[in-house]
Amino acid sequence: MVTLDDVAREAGVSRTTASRAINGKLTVHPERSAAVQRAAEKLGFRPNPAARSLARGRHDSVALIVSETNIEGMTNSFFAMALHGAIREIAKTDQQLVMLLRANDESDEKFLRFLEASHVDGAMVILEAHNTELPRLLAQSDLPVVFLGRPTESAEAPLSYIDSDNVGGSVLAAEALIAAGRRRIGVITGPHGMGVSQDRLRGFQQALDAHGLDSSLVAESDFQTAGGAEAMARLLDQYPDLDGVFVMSDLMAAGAVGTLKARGRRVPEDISLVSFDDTVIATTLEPRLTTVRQPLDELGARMVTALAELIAAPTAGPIRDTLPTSLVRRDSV
Amino acid sequence: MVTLDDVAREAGVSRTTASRAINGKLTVHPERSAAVQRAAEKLGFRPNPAARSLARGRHDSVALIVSETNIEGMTNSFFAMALHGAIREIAKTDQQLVMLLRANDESDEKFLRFLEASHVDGAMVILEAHNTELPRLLAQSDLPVVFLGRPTESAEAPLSYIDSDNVGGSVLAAEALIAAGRRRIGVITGPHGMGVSQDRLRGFQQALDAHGLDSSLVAESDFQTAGGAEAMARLLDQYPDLDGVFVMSDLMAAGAVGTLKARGRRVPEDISLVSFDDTVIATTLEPRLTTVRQPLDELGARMVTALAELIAAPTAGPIRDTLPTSLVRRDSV
DNA sequence: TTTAGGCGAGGAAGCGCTTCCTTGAGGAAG
DNA sequence: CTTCCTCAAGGAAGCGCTTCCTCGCCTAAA
Repeated sequence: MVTLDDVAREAGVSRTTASRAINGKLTVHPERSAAVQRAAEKLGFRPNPAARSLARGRHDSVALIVSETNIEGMTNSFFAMALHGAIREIAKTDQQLVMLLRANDESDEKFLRFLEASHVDGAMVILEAHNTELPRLLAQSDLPVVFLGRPTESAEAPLSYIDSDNVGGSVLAAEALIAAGRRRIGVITGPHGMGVSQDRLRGFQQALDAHGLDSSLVAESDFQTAGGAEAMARLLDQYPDLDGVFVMSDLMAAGAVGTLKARGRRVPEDISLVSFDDTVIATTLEPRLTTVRQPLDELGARMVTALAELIAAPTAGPIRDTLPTSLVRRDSV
Repeated sequence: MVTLDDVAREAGVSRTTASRAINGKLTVHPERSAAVQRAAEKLGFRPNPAARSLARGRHDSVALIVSETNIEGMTNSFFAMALHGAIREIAKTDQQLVMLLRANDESDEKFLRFLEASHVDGAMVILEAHNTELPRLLAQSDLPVVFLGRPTESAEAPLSYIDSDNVGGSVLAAEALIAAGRRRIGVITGPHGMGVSQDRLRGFQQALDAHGLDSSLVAESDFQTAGGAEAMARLLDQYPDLDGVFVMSDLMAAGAVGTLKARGRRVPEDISLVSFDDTVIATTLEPRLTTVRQPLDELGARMVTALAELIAAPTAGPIRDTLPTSLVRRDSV
């Protein structure tokens, strides 16, 4: 293990100077600085993060909080893709990304304590279904936190989040349906309590209203396949003349398509369908789904940079960013 | 920030004693130990991991290496599920899991240096397609490393890995096909170079041979949907009398089912299909896939414990564990 | 009663780094 | 020529913890 002292000795300077040179401080003579760099390179020196953290009182590491219920859901690839973006972004910095589990049976205070004990500079949460109590919980902490996905408004605290443009994406979806000549368009939503559901419904209704269409054909569901199948059946029962449907997740769309087929409705001949997410399922299903793509990778990356900003300027107020979604046209419209 | 000194003062003992009590050392009087525990609890004391790491010369953190090419593949949910198991297991210890990116354009030496600079006690790699050079690379390091998935044998170094029972699972798959009365059974493999492909092919052929069936109807593919579709076509062209097929991933199965339908072969009436993985796709496809389930969650967890063992006893030789797979019966046989 | 031994507890050093504070040298101003 | 200031560099303290070493006490053996 090569330490800063070794480097200093090799370069013929004091440890102080070596430290300054390594950290790019400007109070060191260029020539010596170069010598230190050379020595460090030669010896393969890498600062010990623990020592650094201890001395600086900072940690240079951020947490990604994984809720136990959460990841058990089937939206895993959603999670993985966002994670990928985050990892890629964090690799550009000299920070570390540590994964933290929020166990189901853990009390709020205990988790908060645990989080603070983890000695990270900030935390990130990828919001998925069932994850709704976490924002409220983390708002109590004074640790900088960024969410991926808009938490449902709790006026209590100004939370920071990065989200995809769910409203815009839903407008896109609705307009694709309308452009295909559909006039009786229903929607299968996620839980009304979730921010995503609300935003997507808003966009959908906005677009339909703008075209003078009835935007009240809605069925609430749970983002899962079985739920989608069931909601589709409800919708069909209630509005037999349905000729288009916007489904708020690929997973639910898989269920919906099943119901549609079972009822003898052809997609897209008899009824058009647009879903949301653009996961693998969209391409393995038959027909392949026209779906709204979320820039998961970029969302993950932006989450990291936003957190960095938050850490740098904790008082600067919440960061709220929305990244554009896009429509991927396949065969279901 | 409450430190050990605070706790010591509160408990009326020296810092040394407090440290011993906290760490459960036995050379401290039970009564005092209790006092320390109480003080720590009262003050909400949490040892600073950086200080601890510095003093102990250990790091109490392990890395999960994510290869850039790797996670871009579509097997994301595979990754996420294993990750989940790992996180859950690591949460039981006082270690931290840090995510490390192996960038595509990064040279081997540079990555190795980076890895060592990360000051982790060990590393884990979830092996997926395209990931074949990483084992070779990490074998050069003297850092304890555990793979999820058997790396292709390179006699150079004795690598540790955890794997699911690919051979056994494939036997299960083949036998299900045979039990359904199929006699002309083909197989769509992953790249022959990969350990998984080899193991699964072995199990498959073993089972067929045992029943005196022709086990030479094999088509190599790439674990992806498009590849599966194409391989299925090849197989059908070559062996028109095919009545069963074992496909080594759900993703490829999606493609294969598409080809089968396009050629007017009904599943499972005309041809039975068993795949591997049991991902979401298996349930969203039509028909729902009979598939071999891997205990991804447990694999991830076991990977963590194996690494811990390796760190504790670096000289004890490689750890190689195989966890049982099971057949999930659905509608494609 | 003396001595050896064990045990619980504390002092102090030290892990590798950053940074405050001090010092010395050189140049500008008086 | 002296004084003041600036700048580069080093000494040393200290981040919070562990652990080696030492010390005092009590019990057991002689």
